[in-house]
Amino acid sequence: MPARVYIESLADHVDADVVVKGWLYNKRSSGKIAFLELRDGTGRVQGVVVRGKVGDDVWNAAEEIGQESSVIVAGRVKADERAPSGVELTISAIEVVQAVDGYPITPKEHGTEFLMDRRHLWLRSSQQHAVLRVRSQLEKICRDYFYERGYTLVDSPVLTPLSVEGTTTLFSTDYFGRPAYLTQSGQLYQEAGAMAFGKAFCFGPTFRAEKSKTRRHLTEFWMLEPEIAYATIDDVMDIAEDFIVTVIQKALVECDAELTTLQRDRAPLEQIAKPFPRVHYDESVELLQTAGEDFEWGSDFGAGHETILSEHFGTPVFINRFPTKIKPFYMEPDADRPDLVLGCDLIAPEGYGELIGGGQRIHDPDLLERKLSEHGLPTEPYQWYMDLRRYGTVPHSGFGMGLERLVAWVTGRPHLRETIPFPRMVGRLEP
RNA sequence: UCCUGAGUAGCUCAAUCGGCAGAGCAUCCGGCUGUUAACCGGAGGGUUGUAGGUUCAAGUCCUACCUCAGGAGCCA
Repeated sequence: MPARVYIESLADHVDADVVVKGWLYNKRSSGKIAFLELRDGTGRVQGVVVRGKVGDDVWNAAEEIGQESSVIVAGRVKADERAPSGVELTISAIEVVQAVDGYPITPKEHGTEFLMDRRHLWLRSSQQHAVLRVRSQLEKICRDYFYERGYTLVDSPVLTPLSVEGTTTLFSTDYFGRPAYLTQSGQLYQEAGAMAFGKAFCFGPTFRAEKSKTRRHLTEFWMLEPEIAYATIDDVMDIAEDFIVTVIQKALVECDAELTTLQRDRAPLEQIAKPFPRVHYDESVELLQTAGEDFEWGSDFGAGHETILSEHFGTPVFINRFPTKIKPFYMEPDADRPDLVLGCDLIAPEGYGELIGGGQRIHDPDLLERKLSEHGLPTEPYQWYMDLRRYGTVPHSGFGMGLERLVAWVTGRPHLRETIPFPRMVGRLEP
């Protein structure tokens, strides 16, 4: 019995007899020759079955199995210039693990709802497979970036008794008779992490019960949130900038095959370089008004405004120092401008929207207490958070990055729903 | 929550002014030794989203509802 080889490594086994374990991706056949396109999760290879050179049982098996039948095939690896991967497999034996008839996702086109209802099968299709491989690589690259720089991973809880940004967009649940919420952000807990470890980060799912029906929103999405003690808003923009440049450069190398499958134009990604423009909120308002937008000082940006700003610069761009009233309670006021806070957003190019939101947090206990009451928040559930200011408070800053928006940008996908294995959206909880 | 659009064969879509509901793919049968979403011939496959209404006649027009998609708001 020859050794089992993964399809991605077949090129290292030319002229050897091997076994491939996988599934039938597609099939083409004529009277005396059949082409079985096989996949095993690591790649695809064309298997060739020639009538008369194999037993009738092998030929009949090749003729009868349908798309996504599970098969174990034995054969010899042949170099062939006609094959996209450079090799194909001359099949000598086929063990049908399960013969499948009527696989729903055919090689022709399908609608969004049909495919999303069958997301558990759609993952096998080459484009979806490539997007999720990129997601997997990006998660590793992101984690490695912070591990390599001395950060400690401090997992934030998913179930919490308090809200970070208002209760209207929280999913609530019952916790042994008490109300509890699915977290909107791990940030508050990361501030505890920063005080304990100096540099901390978390990377996990977060939830927003927003009824957003757009291509840029999910109700469950993954967020990467570093938090750094003694860092200012300018430090955090330095870190976010270096992080994004490093991630994109690594992704271009490590996701090369996937980006080819996805036909992603690499040029806009290859151009990403330091420094990113840092635009004061006041300046961004002027830019929008010059562009003819009806935009008043003090408003928050809509999707259209972000697109105008990102197209104006053609690179990732930081907008910093926002009006106090449009930002959460924990943001540090600008010492020079009491109507502003030290927050910053990074807007991605190519219309992918806000990729990062961050800034400097309030470290003064009295100020924080005052802000809590100004926002109408109860102080009791925040006592542990207040403790961080009572016992050794220091200036600190951090940011949050939406993983799915990063994946969408890198892969060039228009919709976030394809960037996560099983998307959760308004009106979709299955599969 | 609001605005716009779409629901016809398993899937993707046609159907002119309101006048016999059709094609490609998939499935089944047959053919083909180099195919790359293979190709060629044949067959089966329909309560046109749901409920009403107008009409000699409704996929098509009217009303309500349901579902999906795109966008707005909000955000990462």
